[in-house]
Amino acid sequence: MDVNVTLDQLNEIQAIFTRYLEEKKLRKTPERFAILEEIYTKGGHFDVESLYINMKNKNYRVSRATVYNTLDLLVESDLVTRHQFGRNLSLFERAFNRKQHDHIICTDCDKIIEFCDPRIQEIKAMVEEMYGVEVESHSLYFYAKCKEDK
Amino acid sequence: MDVNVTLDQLNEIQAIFTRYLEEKKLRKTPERFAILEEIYTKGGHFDVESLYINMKNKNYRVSRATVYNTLDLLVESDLVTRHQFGRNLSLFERAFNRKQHDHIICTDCDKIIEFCDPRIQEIKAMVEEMYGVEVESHSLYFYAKCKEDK
DNA sequence: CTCGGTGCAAAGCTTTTGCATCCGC
DNA sequence: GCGGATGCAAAAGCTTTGCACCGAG
Repeated sequence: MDVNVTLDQLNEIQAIFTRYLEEKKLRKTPERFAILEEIYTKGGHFDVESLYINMKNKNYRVSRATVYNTLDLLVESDLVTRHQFGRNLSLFERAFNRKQHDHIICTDCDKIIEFCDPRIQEIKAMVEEMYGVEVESHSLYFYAKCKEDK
Repeated sequence: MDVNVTLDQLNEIQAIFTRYLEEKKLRKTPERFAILEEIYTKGGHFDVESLYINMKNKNYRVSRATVYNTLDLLVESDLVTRHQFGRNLSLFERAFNRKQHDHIICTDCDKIIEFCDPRIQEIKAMVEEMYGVEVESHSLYFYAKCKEDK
């Protein structure tokens, strides 16, 4: 699930981002691609600060502003997903080649479990029909205690 | 749904809060009950700042710190629900006597629609069984465009 | 009388913004 | 070379904390 991407996949992902930037007439700066690569060469959920620190530790010259800006672009281009797990903290995760899933968050240890359930799509369809809206995305979190917490 | 509470209901709610405070050996201060009453005499979703401003406008002497502190207690005692609709902003709503519901948020006009669907309980049950966890709460939001937006 | 709760202001944290500089195109 | 993008630092916005005072028990 958090398996590292292959070189081929990384190329594909970079191509998608390149296409997105060209469509939007945005510049293909080295920072943008460095951030994309940093995200895709390590898995899991991460916040802006740790991504920023990671890149700083590799002596990469980036600013927080650029990290925030680039994350917005990556979310826009569907390469990264943004989550609002807690108050005042956005967490992100890779979105390419990942099937739709939702999250269980342990309220004791903050561990995150991913799960899938087709019924969420049924609920979405019901909502669209019943309220005449067009659903763009959803977020579903279960806050739980994971008993086998060790 | 956002109908005002009756006096009887308000009494009942205050009694619940009183019981909660006594159980936890907390003091029954006038500020805490004033905040509770303010919340229950007006409906809908609200943020901390507007609640604070409302009370200030009524010449009630409260501080933001007390509002935050009291909201924590009210959430703890299940009289108020906290939502994380957007980044960096908690919204709250009354929880007493309201049946479980989730939310559709219009990404154009920020309008909030409430809906119920029993399938969310089925998903919850599945999650508990499949992952051996004990779900305490959940949050489900659909981000959508409400076409009949006028 | 005690000490938990309050108001106020300062501090904290994440995120955004302003501005001079840099560099993709 | 132009104008978008960047780095840096300052500012903004929500929330928490520190501290002296107040008042519930």
